Amino acid sequence: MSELPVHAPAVSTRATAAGLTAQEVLTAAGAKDSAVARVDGVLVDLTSVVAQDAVVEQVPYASPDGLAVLRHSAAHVLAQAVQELFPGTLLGIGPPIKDGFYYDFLPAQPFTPEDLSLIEKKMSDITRQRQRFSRRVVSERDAKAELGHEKFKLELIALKGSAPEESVEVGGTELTIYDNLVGTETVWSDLCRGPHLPTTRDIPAFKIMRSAAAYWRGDQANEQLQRIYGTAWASKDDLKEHLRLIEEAEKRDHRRLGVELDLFSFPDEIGSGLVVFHPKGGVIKREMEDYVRRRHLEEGFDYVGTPHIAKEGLFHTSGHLPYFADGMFPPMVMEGSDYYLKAMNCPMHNLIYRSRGRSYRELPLRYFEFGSVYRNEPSGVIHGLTRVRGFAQDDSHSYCTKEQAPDEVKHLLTFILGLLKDFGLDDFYLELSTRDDSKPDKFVGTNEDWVTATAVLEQCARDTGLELVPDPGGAAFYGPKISVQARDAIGRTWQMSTVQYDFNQPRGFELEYQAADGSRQQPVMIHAAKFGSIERFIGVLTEHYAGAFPAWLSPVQVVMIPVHSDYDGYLWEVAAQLKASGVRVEVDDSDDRMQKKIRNAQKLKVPFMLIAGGEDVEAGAVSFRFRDGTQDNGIPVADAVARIVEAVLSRA
RNA sequence: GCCGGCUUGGCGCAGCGGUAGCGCAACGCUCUUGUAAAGCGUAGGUCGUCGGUUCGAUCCCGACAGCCGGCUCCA
Repeated sequence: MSELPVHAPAVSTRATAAGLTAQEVLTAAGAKDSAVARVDGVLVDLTSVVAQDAVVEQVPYASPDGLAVLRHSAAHVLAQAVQELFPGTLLGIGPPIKDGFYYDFLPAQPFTPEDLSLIEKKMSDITRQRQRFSRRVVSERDAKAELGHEKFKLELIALKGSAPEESVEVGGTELTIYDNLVGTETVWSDLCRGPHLPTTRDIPAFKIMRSAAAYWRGDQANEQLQRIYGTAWASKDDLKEHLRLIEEAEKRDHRRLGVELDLFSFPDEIGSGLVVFHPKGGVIKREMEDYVRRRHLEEGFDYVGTPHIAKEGLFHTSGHLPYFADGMFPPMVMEGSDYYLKAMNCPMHNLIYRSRGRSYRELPLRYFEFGSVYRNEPSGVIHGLTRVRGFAQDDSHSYCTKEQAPDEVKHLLTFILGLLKDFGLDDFYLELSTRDDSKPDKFVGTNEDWVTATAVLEQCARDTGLELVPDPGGAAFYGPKISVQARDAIGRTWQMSTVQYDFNQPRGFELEYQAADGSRQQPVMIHAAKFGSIERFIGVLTEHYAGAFPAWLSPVQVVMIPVHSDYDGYLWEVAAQLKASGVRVEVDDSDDRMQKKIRNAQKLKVPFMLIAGGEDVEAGAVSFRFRDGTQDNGIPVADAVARIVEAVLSRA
């Protein structure tokens, strides 16, 4: 979003003599505002000496590389501030990230909010001192000696060369340490690849955001460190704009809007991660479901229904219990059997398939339902509607021959993308989740089947023309998957739909069809959730629209407001006409004054307010006020009704 | 699940070792004339739950539950 402002093209020039610094070369070429330089394609400090004839490019602060460097430099200042305030605190890593940076620490005590204010102040002190970042190449041996007390840094040095991913600390062919100099005195040092800004004073704008815990090197089995997040920008204005965007995002948080618009809640008495939809949220849910069900029928799916629980054996047959038991609610015992709440619908659909013999003529056979599933999500991951313990998937399973599989996957992808567009989402990319070959115990099936299935999905994904991002190791235990990631109105991405290619469950359930030659063959099944989960989708839509749903989804489509209570009766008559056309309309005949009624309807983000006073009554008209505050006055009632009905039908 | 923070009427917030206030919403009355807040009054809380410390706990301590921010995980 704000990461890529329009700027003059970066200056690119050549070093005309030996012994010049990148800064000197760029200044001679008239380039100001450089965070670092790119010399022959490599980012280096402005203070580094460049070879004669080297190509030296300016890297502006506001460029992606420039931002990464200034954020990384800010991370260094953070680490320095922490170690000065809390001596003995060990350092983890401190990379730049989207919008900012973080640094991981192992302090004696976790940081308090007061600590964070102190740290931010200390950082300001350090930046004011204009400390110079000075690069020094060290041998591995010297680095180990110098950093002997920093056990995490030692681990990074040991990983150098063996780690597949390069980090901001080590990488490339040599180890470097950056010293912070005041005059000629070194006041602080850190193992770092660089490059950095020339001085701490060159960090244009930063702010400490929050602290949180994080596992060392992202592994739950490792020690937990304290991470401090900050944000940093190329100018104070950029920082202000970033903070404003955060505020905007908070305003459209679906958890907040859920309360304000009376859509849903999460009663403690029911349990964590279990939602109840209130009548207004129920309208949105019903409209969505009705539309999605209709579209499935149009696309050749059969609507089916299955229970919420099943005996243990079913989930053994499907293979879920061995691989997914931790993700399921614990069983309940009845009449000597263990019953599980289902965490997925496929096993039950398989039983419908298996209920009688199947012919190749029936394939592809497509079952669809809003299947309620329950998953034992760890308490710490539950989040509003986007991560719950009980939810409905708009789940389908397509049974087809191997030969039909590519076409069926394509069919599903086309269907899904069209459906998401119908709900106002139109910016997507795809993710291809594949098997992790180093963890064979987490996946079932032969290598050959995995290769085939993955190839089919990859080809279909490429055929959409959308960006395709690999997700190694992200596959389900029974097969690879494509997931559709949608970007919302303010650029955040959400995982929505999934399409999974499954050759394992048909084997486990011994699913068969009789082929044209009379032989019995095994079908493959394609799992597909279009919205992923109804609950998550409602949460995402709420944020996408900031609660201002399009008219067809709005819980209340029209609020009628009399200028004076004398006109209540007239509005009730108009409302009756709207109701007769299927419009969800309310008449505000409360004791509030007109202005207050407008305010109330505006806060509820009702798409149409219809206001009427003496002038309208005389003319047989009503006056529109729209959500954006604009008006359209004196519209004949029949026209007004037609306009509203048209807006709803067009799903605008 | 892990780390930290938080939990006071429906919602948003004060308060703080001597058993609680404000605004909005609700309810009642008086109002109502053209596009974002009329006035007055009334009612509503065993301060998340359980235990401990104390003469006395909403306040201090502990456990549990829930929520929030992250990590890990995921539709």
